[in-house]
Amino acid sequence: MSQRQPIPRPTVKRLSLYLRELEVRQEAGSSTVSSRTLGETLGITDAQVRRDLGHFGQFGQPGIGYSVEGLIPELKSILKIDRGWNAAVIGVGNIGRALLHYPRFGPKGFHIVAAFDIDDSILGTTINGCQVHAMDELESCVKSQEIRMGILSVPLSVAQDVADMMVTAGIRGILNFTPIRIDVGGGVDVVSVDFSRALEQLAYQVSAAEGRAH
Amino acid sequence: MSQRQPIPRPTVKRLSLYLRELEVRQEAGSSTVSSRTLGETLGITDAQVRRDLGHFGQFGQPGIGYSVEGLIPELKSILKIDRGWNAAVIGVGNIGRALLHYPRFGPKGFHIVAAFDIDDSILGTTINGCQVHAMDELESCVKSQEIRMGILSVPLSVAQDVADMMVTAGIRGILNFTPIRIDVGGGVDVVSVDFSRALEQLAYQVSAAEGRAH
DNA sequence: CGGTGTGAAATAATTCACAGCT
DNA sequence: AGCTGTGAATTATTTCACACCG
Repeated sequence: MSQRQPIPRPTVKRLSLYLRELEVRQEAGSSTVSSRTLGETLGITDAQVRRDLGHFGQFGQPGIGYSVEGLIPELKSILKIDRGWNAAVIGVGNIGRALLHYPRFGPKGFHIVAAFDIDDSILGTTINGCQVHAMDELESCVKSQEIRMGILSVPLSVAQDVADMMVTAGIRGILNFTPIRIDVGGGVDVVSVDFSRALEQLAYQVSAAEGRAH
Repeated sequence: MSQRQPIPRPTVKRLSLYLRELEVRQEAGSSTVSSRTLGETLGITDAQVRRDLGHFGQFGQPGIGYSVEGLIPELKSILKIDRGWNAAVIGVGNIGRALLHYPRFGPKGFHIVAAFDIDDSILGTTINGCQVHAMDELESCVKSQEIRMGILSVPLSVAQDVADMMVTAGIRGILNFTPIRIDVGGGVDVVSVDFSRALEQLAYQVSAAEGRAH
């Protein structure tokens, strides 16, 4: 059930890549896939694919490959998305609103069940079927709606304060859209998405590529 | 000027972290910072900070640390964000619109100068000072406005086709908000931001943390 | 002192390569 | 033949630890 060895961080990141590609192939009617073909579409070597999966068990058949039908639930189970996760959006600005409409959370088992903001003019309204609450309802909503994840999309200036409230309210994981490192106590996890950093990486890569091409 | 050795990918990712933190400290009035204090706020060891910077030159003063004033332009130069970059948003849906309003691109030197979509009802309108063009104007706009980066925020089903158009139009880097791997020829770079993958990472981490806590 | 820069050592992650299964 | 699973080798990245500087 549980893995014997520590799992390399990069492996976990690739697992969701594999899952998505498997779902595409299932849609397309494939019943099996080899580490080679799976890796090829993803830009990953076959050995890497086998090693990644090998950390969690033996899912393949020599001579055949992996069963698409069979591997999908295994990966969902490994990533712990074989059951649903309730989430809340905290901060209903441009990004928060876009995330409330994002169509790919639901099919993955992520359900945004509540939104929070301090702006009186939107309190009580409903966005894409999701009610906007005042911040002081956070803790009670987290409890009553079994919210375990919070999506932090507030202005930078209040990010840490709001994160503290989320931790106090009992949220277990924070998806941070703010460009600062959020400080949380042990037992709470943070994953960050930073648009400016992504563009900075791109600027570096583009310049490097141009340099390489004389 | 240019580095002697290949730069580790993780190093480049941390560089933008350092830059942001330095800007915070500059704002706060610090004139110098040590690798230890810089790393501490970022969750990075002091040796790592020194090694990362050491790839590009010698910027510190023994006994003192690094000059905040001095290191900021060095990092901007390394990341190639010491001059501006013009970018376009392709796909003005919920995410595209949020990015058009994102306030942190401008101060970093990223200027969104045009938007593109196929929806007649928004063509010709202006969003946050940025005009929405038809797709067939992409190539001419890229040339006339010197657009080097494209932000891809279209529906999944047309992502690869639109990416092809971007490459043809002469765009050099793509920031991909689509959940698939975009195939581009050599000379064009892609950096991806995938919200569902980020939530999947978070689900895994939260579950692992809960497991660890019995 | 306090702090950098950097060889050398340690650790982490990837790739090789092949035995063994279908 | 085609393909997995995995030790062993390789390569990449991080950390140690210390000479040297202000």
